[in-house]
Amino acid sequence: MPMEKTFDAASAEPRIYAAWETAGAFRAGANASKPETFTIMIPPPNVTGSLHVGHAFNNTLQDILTRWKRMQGYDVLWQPGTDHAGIATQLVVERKLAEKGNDSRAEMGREKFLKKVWEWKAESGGNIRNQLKRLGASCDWDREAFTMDPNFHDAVIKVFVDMYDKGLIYRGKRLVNWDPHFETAISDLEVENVETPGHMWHFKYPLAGGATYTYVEKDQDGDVLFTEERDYIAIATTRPETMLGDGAIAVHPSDERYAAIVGQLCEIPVGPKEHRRLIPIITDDYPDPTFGSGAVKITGAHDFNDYAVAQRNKIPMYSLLDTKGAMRADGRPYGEEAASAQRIAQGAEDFDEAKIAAMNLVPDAYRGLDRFDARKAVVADITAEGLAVMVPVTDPRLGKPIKAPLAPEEGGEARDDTLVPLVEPKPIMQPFGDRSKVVIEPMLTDQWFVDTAKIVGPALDAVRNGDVRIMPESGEKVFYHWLENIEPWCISRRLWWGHQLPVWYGPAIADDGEPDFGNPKHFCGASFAAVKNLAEAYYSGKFQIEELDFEKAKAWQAKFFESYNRKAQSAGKALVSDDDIKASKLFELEKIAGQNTILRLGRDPDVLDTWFSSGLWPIGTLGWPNWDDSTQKYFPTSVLITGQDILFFWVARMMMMQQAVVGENPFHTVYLHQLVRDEKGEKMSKTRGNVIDPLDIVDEYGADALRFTMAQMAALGGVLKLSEDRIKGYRNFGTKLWNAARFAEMNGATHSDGAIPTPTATVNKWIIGETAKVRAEVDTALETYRFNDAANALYAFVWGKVCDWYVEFSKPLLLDGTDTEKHETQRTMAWVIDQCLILLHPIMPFITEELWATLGDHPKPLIHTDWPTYGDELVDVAAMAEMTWTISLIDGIRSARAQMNVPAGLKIPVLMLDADDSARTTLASNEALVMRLARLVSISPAQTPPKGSVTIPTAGATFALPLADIIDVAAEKARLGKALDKLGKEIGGLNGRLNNPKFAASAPEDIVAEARANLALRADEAAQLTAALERLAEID
RNA sequence: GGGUCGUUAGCUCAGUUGGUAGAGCGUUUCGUUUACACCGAAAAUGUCGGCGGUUCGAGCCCGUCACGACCCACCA
Repeated sequence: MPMEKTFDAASAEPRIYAAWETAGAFRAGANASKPETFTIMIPPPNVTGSLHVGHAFNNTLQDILTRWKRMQGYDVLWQPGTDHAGIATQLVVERKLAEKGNDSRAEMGREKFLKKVWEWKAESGGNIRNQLKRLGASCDWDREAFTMDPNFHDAVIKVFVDMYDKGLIYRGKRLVNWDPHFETAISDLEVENVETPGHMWHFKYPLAGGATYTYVEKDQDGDVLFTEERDYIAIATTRPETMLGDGAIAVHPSDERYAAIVGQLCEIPVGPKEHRRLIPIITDDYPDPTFGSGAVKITGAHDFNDYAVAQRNKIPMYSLLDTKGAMRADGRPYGEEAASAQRIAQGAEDFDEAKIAAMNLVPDAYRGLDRFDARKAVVADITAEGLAVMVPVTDPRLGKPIKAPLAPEEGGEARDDTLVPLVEPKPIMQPFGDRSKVVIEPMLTDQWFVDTAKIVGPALDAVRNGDVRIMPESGEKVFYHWLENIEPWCISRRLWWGHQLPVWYGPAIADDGEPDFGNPKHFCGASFAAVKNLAEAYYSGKFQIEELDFEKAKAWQAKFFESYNRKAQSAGKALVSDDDIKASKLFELEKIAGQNTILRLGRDPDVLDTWFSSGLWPIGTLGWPNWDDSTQKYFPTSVLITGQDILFFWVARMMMMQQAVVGENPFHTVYLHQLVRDEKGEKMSKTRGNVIDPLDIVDEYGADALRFTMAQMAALGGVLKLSEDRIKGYRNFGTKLWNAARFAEMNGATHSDGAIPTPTATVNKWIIGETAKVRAEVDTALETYRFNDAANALYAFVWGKVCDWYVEFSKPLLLDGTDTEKHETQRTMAWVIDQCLILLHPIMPFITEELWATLGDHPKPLIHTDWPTYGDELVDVAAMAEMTWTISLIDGIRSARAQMNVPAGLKIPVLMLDADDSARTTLASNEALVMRLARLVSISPAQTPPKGSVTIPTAGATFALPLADIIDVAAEKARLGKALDKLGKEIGGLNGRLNNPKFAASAPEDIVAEARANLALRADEAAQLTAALERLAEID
């Protein structure tokens, strides 16, 4: 049965993939013939996600390398798996619960909610795997990993504990983006900044003790605008309600206006007068003297910039809001709190961060107010007290005047200098929760951190000294820039889905092993040595700390608190009661409390940042810390292929973490690619509606077409614009290959035994040499991650060499040749087509595997066929030169025919003039090819061409088409003239260079020789054309 | 504002140590010659963003300007 005219990807691809899987073709070590390993870790997609073009691109590149190395006989592992993706997955499940009208997460409780998430994971977790299979990804699915697999979890916990023990992880306060609607911290990525109309108020902070200074305002030229005595410093703010938490006023050190009062105290003009706090005026580089009044209130707990200033200058940070975004209502009465704060600020009381954080400096009148209501109240109160900055109603900063002056006829005083409070209308970039749509609040909370400064060194060194190479190189600069300025890494997330922190809170344990509630502290899992002395049995094992034995715990806590309460009583301290337990919100052991027992010990409810666990992806998937030779041999991995966007999130952290844990770099090369865009270069997004679903492409054009397109676009550093026309073009390329194979099959050119043929015919020698050249090109390209070079080289070879020329050249030999010619051509063609399949397989695995099976009884499937190593030894220089000449002759005749409008169907004679020996013998051995492809009836030698012929110059001979009846002499003259012009320019340039003595003196010899040779060729050609022109002139 | 990258044919992009510019698509003309119309043959198109410098020679190196993209920080 003859082959179909096209490859039916839709039906063949699933069949072929299934056959590979059944044969275990993707397993680690499959087809390995040498001990060297080659490992790629898949960047784990979100477990509940689905495949988008970025994945398709990323995984195509990985699969190309994987298949290539596997064919080369390396011990290959492509490790697949998925990431639990804390935030994304939790949000998806919450949304689904809401849609179905289920209880909310809070109503459901942690345990039940997590069960739901696991159910969702079971339901949708396989999607992306199946989608990757449609692409042809040859991952070792038997080893598929998940970042919350039990063994992976153990590894994550162990790393946390070890790093805590080494002092690399600590707990501290930090400002986070807080969503008052969901009452949770959210990541920067979940914050949308939207420009919103807002206001900026200007208020006076009176100087302490009625102090005054001379305020001088100058213009840009330094000329004095005005001078006045002031007993206050003016500040501008968009958030008046946070004034209650101010810790200082900052001015720029160079700001002369305030130089006199730096170091003095001023009063926050809000709240009951008898308890107003005094705060210092300090200098910092942050304030911009040209903006607002030049003085900035520093509210460390409620603004990210202020936070940095407060940290630098040791300014206390007072939290004013509760988790819902309302003014705090807890704590002692305002008067006591304010007094205590004042004592701390003046050094009369210890600077105790915990105490400061607990302090509630919201005046009683504002407590419980929503933040926006509180803002109105604060503004009204300050204004009423006369502490707003007043300006004439015509002040340009006011935008529209707030109060229009009454006109005289209206009975008012039409005075332009009517004073009103200065409230500038001002657009502000306001952060909103992308899901809740409420204004995000910076909140000071307890978080866990990795002290990145301590572990960043080896990662930086690895790139600096070349142990890890980042491609493209620009990635290295970005890498340095970030790592050299690295911030502590906040690794705790107020989520439930993820690796819960292995941290319990409880009383401190004194040296004598007795509890000390005076200074409660947290315990990290493995640091429980002290705790363990008190209750050996409390934890069943170092890494199974989640599995609390409640019976033993109960026994322990009874003893523990008996001891504590005894001590507390004698010290006159309060005893621990059941109420204490409930108030502490330490839920882990509340069930025990419910049994009327007490244990003041609870687990931190937060989970680890997803990147903390995915940062351990390389060792975690390979079974660390319990890995053995069968897995450890794949570490360090070979190359990481990932998107540029997660260089910091993931790549850098993997490097730091692997170094911190096992002291090695996780890979030696990082290949960063761009995001895939649509054909206009815009980011694909659902709202834009320009999303291309890779599976739709696979359905329509086949996976191979998509893969080839991806490879072809994968130039280092470029932007990737995906267009359907392009994909279609490469689908056509597959069809072209298919039909070349079909031709071979129809002509008995199949069943190559793999041995390199040793033919006698020039065309056959030539194509073998071309094959050897492209093999080398492909290898070089893949070795240097130039996927586009590999794809383009193969495209040019298969279409431009094999199909356009070799198949055509083979026809006379196959159809009219001698038996010997026919057989050697069949053998050669069978071999060449096989080589095409082998070399194309990494990029187009399906169609090549299908053809491989169609064209012979190969001992192994293509996926496991040996990658060739032949090279220049197969290049026959003489055959190359001969075919190059022949092709240029055919091109010349075809071109002349077309330009002279010779009908394509008309076969014409050709005359050969002035031929040298080389041209004559070359023509003789390829005459049949030329006649067929140039559509000639004859090629005969001649002394002089007949009048009115078309001239074709070649090296070593001039050819002429005697077409006196057909050709247009003027057109031929024009054609020759144009060619001569072009040659003239080239010759001029070459002469210019060669005649320049400095060129000969400084250019390398081969360049000079090449220029000389070129000049000779061009001159010869020009001479032929000139002669032809002269002959044409005779006609007139 | 800080950083990174880009500007090459109508479009999308290659162009690896400086040696005198290419591909695909599109366009135009011709064509069904027994692998393929998802095809074949032929053709046209570039002061390589501007200016200056280094060099015998610059798309490539240096400086500068313009425009654009992206990342980070965003103005109390």
